Amino acid sequence: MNKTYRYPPTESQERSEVLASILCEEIIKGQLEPGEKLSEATIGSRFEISRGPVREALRRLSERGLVDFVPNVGARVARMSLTDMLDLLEVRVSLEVLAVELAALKMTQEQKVHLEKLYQNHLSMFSVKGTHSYFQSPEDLDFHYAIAKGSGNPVLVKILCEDLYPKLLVCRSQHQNIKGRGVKALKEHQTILSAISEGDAELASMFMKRHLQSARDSLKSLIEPSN
Amino acid sequence: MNKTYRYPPTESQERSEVLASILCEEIIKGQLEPGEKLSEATIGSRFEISRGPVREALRRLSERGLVDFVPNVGARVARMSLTDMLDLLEVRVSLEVLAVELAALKMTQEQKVHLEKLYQNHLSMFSVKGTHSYFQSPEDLDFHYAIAKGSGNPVLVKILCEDLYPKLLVCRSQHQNIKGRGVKALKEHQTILSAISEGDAELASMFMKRHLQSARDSLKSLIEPSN
DNA sequence: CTACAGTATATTGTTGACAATATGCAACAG
DNA sequence: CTGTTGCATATTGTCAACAATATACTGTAG
Repeated sequence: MNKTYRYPPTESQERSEVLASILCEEIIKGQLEPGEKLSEATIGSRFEISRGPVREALRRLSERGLVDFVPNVGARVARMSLTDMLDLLEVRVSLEVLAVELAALKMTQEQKVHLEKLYQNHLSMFSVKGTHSYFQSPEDLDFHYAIAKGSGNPVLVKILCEDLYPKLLVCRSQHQNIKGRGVKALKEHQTILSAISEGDAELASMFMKRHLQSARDSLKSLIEPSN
Repeated sequence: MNKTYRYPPTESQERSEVLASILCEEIIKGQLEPGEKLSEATIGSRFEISRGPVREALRRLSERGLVDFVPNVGARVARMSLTDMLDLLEVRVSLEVLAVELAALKMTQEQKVHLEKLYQNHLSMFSVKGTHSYFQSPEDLDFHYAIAKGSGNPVLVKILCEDLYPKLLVCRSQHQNIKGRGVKALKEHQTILSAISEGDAELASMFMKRHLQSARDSLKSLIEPSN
């Protein structure tokens, strides 16, 4: 039988992959304007690269919903409305409730320690930088990211981490007027954390549901002020 | 101001798009073997098309999880294990429970009528073709498809219809030994349907959860026979 | 002045050739 | 006979030119 050997695990890093993640970051950071045209030629010359890989990168971002793509017309940075954000959060609640249930049951000790460390970091960051600076920043998601991975369900991880979270970050950067909920959210993280570490799936899911639902509700009340 | 006119709404159908859906169908139908190599050149010559569009199609399928892609090596038809299927179904339960809740609240009269018709069709098909032939076929998903769309949440629709369902169909075609649950499942559809038409979100979600969870459980007991 | 038509320009879609990488085969050392 | 080494082959990654489509502009009719 023919053994095929592959010394470095093929860390291939093709150009289109690299480019896609660069563009993704720029979109999330808001360095690329919401409706901005993403011309293949322009991007290509900017990165001194041919149009082929650029095309692939754009198509990939399109599949992930970070870019609006129209055939024969081209790609533009996706424009996210507050309604889009609400829809996103609605799905997120369901999935993260599932994630935290599974995490409470299946997380390894290592993972739990990691989560605890994350929380401690956030706590200290918070006390240093003040109320609002942290919870509108991408780092807030680290906590939820760790829980998603702790679920041990690859399908769930993929949807949350590769699909929903990036889009959510784009939403946040496009609507910076929306403030995080500061101390309250951090305390909620604490309750979730302790429920997980005690392996109480039911309680953890309940806390998570409240945590995310209240975030969504506050956004909703902002969009429909009175009723 | 410059009016730009676009008579046919740009039904562009680029080759890569067409090819992707053809390959998708062939994978779902099992005409392409699970681990089979998908060579760009081979596919290209088969459809009398250049490698460029073929690449794009394969990348798209890779993003959707129907194809395993390794840089510098190429694409193969995704090989789905029963564990993959369990993970898939676990996420599906959460999302469809959400979908049916929303559907019960927000479906239009038209949509409800459509769903009713679907159910009637399934009923008659069922009485003609016998117990098992229907519920392992793709048509079973039509019912769930309609509910997903009835949720009115585009994010949810995309994940269910473009991500989860195709993969689920691939799983089914790769494990044809797994039988549907026949009459029982059809009756469950009926209970869900009536809960929706009465706008009872709570009841609908409960029935949906039982419906899908029992499907998953029967698969699970098949994978771990005794405990 | 406005609305439309036709043309010019720019951008995307596709192709075939070339470069880089991985796979398969054969010869060789132990 | 086993395992390794090097070369030949095949496949993927990238590029630059060409074709098809959409956008922008200009001129003309009303």
